[in-house]
Amino acid sequence: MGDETTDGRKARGQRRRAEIIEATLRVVQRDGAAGVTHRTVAAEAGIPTSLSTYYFATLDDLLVAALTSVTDAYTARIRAIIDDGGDMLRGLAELIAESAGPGRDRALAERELSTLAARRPALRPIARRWRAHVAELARHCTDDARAAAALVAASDGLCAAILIDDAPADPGYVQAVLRQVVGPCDAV
Amino acid sequence: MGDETTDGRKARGQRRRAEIIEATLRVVQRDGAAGVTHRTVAAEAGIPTSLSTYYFATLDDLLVAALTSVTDAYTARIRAIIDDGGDMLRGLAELIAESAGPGRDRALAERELSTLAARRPALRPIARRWRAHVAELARHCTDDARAAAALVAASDGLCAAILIDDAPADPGYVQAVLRQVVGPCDAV
DNA sequence: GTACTAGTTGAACTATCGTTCAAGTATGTC
DNA sequence: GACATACTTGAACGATAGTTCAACTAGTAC
Repeated sequence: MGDETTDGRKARGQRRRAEIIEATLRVVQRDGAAGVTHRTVAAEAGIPTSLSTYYFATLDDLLVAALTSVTDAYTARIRAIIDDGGDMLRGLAELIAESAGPGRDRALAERELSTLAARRPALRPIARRWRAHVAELARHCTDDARAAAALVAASDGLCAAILIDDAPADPGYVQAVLRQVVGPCDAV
Repeated sequence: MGDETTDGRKARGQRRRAEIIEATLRVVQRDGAAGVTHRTVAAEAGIPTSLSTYYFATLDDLLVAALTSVTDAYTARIRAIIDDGGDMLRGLAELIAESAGPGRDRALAERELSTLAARRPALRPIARRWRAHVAELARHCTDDARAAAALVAASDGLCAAILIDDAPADPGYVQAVLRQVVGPCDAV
């Protein structure tokens, strides 16, 4: 029991569950969190509406699962940057700059869902995760707690600027701003 | 014609319009942007549903007006800080820290609506306004363009952190982080 | 007064929503 | 085989949504 499942039915169920979550994210990316309904998600996944409610009894359950999926993928990227051992600010800058291109939909989905989190306490711990990971990355760049907090805040703000402001998304520029935030003459 | 209106009917109409916008903001603060419907807004304002559609033909019109109202009030605060001539980082920090207390609902409403802006081009210029004002404030604090960009990003990120992370909202702490962002030994 | 405009009302239309449910099919257990 | 479990389906329920509309009132111009 637990993770190892030999039951073909449950395995199929988990696959379906994942399919529905992916369909939900596509809907969020296309129409925003407001466009998520049992019906739109089911249509996107090519299944009957009632099957969506079978796996996620309420819309909140569905949104929580979708947000969790997005943030998990994102935090994995950050963890890879930390474990890679290279220039972390460079890696973070490249990740942020992605929000202007291929990663825009994902970044937008995360923002929509994390905005939802401000109002629904159940979502908050999940929305907090990527901040915790950026904070951990920051701790590898500086010993100053204020500088670390500044890096987390600036990363969030830069991403928002790219999404809303159509700000320049040159990784080099982003990295320069991040370096400015951490401090001019510290480590790294 | 123009601004001066002697027509009592039009004057009443403008008052109604303002009432509806205020009711909309109360709904956004209470239930989020997703809770804004012609019916909820009308109920909040104590008027029939059809009167809401009389002034705002579509829901988008209503949301645009509400977002404009919020950002106008916020940018006025920032402009007051600039014109006051005091310690601008202090003023900005106090404004940001308000998001943890009395200004939470307003900050939340602005975030909801600016998130909407990422998807609806019509809202973008409005959402950009407060960034432009913070950028102007930043230009009074530093000559470095990167430092100014960093200040804008960090301000946004700190506000988000307060809303979602339940981060400490001590004005002194916020100010310290902002100073870290602008640079250790620059002007002011 | 009459004619005109701006604002106001309540009812109605159609569409979609979240959710429920009884019935059906595959898969696993014995 | 029989039986239980997990998944799947289509139809339906009541509630609420955006929007429209004809009728009505209040203020303006003549």
